[in-house]
Amino acid sequence: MELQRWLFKQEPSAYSYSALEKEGKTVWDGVSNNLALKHLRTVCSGDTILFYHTGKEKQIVGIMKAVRVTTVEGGTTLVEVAPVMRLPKPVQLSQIKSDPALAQWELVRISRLSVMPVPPHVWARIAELAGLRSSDKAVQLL
DNA sequence: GCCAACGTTGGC
DNA sequence: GCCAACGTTGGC
Repeated sequence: MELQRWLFKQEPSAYSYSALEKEGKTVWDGVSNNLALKHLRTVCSGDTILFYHTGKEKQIVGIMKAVRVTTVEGGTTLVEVAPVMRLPKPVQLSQIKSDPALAQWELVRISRLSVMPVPPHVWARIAELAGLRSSDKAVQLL
């Protein structure tokens, strides 16, 4: 299956990108919303994931990768993620909201959704705003 | 601290 | 099955 891109939200005081860097990897749990769970179950090993900090920060801070996806008894999907890189320039929610190319994205439309897909045109724009270079490993997935 | 936009619960 | 009351999330 073709690799996809996602955005996961987390309150950094609960679990931040720094915490993930320290730990090296983690299982992304605590998702209870139905639509978010539906998205989470669609994540495949190897997919690219943007890490968004909610609360005071309201910005995308880094890129992760799904390193292992397992389905346990009862149908629960466990998505294990590892850090790839911090964004050279974090992308603020305010930037995203004011960008016509991004205004229809779930991040803007459905503020409570914590797991959402990142369509290719959104990824391209975010990569641009984040100052990612085409030589960056994460961008080569384009 | 408030509130909008949801989701959940339980009585009917 | 409907809906009022309540809880939660996350931006403002």
